Amino acid sequence: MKVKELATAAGVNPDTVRFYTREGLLKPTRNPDNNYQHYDAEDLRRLRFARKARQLGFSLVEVRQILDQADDHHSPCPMVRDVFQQRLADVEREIGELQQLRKRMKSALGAWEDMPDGTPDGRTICRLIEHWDDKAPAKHVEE
Amino acid sequence: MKVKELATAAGVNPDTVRFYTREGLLKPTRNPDNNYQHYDAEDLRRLRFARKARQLGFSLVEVRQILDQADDHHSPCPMVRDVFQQRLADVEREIGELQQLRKRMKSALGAWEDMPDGTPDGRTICRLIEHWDDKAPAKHVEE
DNA sequence: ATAAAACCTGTGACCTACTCATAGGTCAAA
DNA sequence: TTTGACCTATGAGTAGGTCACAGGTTTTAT
Repeated sequence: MKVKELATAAGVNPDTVRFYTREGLLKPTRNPDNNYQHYDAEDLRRLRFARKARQLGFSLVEVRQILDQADDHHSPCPMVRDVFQQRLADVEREIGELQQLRKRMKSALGAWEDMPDGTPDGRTICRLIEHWDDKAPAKHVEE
Repeated sequence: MKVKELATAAGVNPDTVRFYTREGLLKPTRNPDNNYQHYDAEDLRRLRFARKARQLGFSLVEVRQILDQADDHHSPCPMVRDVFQQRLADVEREIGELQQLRKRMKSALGAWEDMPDGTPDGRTICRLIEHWDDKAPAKHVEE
């Protein structure tokens, strides 16, 4: 398979295939005649695996570690379980933060309906946001 | 106020103050004696406004547009309302996707408890992820 | 046979929203 | 006066790709 064929088969951008190849997730052979990369069914499996893992929230580095461990015939699964647990916790925290945010946004929208737009006078840049009450400490910043 | 004073007053990193200044969100005057930037109360208001808007999901570009419009004595609020509605929709979509993801992660974790780790044999890189059932079409990609 | 379209290559820039590092200048307190 | 804390500008780094560029190759149509 050539780049675009592999990309199409996995439903990704050909540049993503090239990127993953540069990053060492895919290991195609090279055709010395034309210098093209040649991918086989194994690469397709790796690519699909990588996309699934990315959907699950694994980072590219983690995906590469898993693939590398698999190449060395070590079982990556204990590591996968660990990272996966961590990712699940992250997702749940993120959901909580977004729900907080949604709540605040909705209450702000409600409050804003009664407010005029107003032309900024150098003191009230935009009342809508200035009067936003910021009590919730759900920030990413301080982690 | 000097950089660190402003940063402390707003609870941000001094580098963020410098960054916002470079990006045109803050417009300090310069002390010709020592080449230091001088920020006033107006800058503090702008900075606080910017942080609030960022927390609400506005991009830096949008924040700058709002500030620029305010500087030109146009009311930015209709724009703010528009972008805000859009952001709320984004947040709600994102929450939905994450809840889907959490559901899938939890069911995968349950299924994995019964599965052995297994050493990869070149065909099953990691059963845990390969056997992940990927039916949910909640992707960011195709938007 | 040949010309155009569609592919391939590597490299590097771009995106967000900062944060950090570097090298050198300035200022306040001990 | 020296030390430490601050200031300056600039550039690089982060994640995960995506896109652009310039040039080589293969396929398809005429």
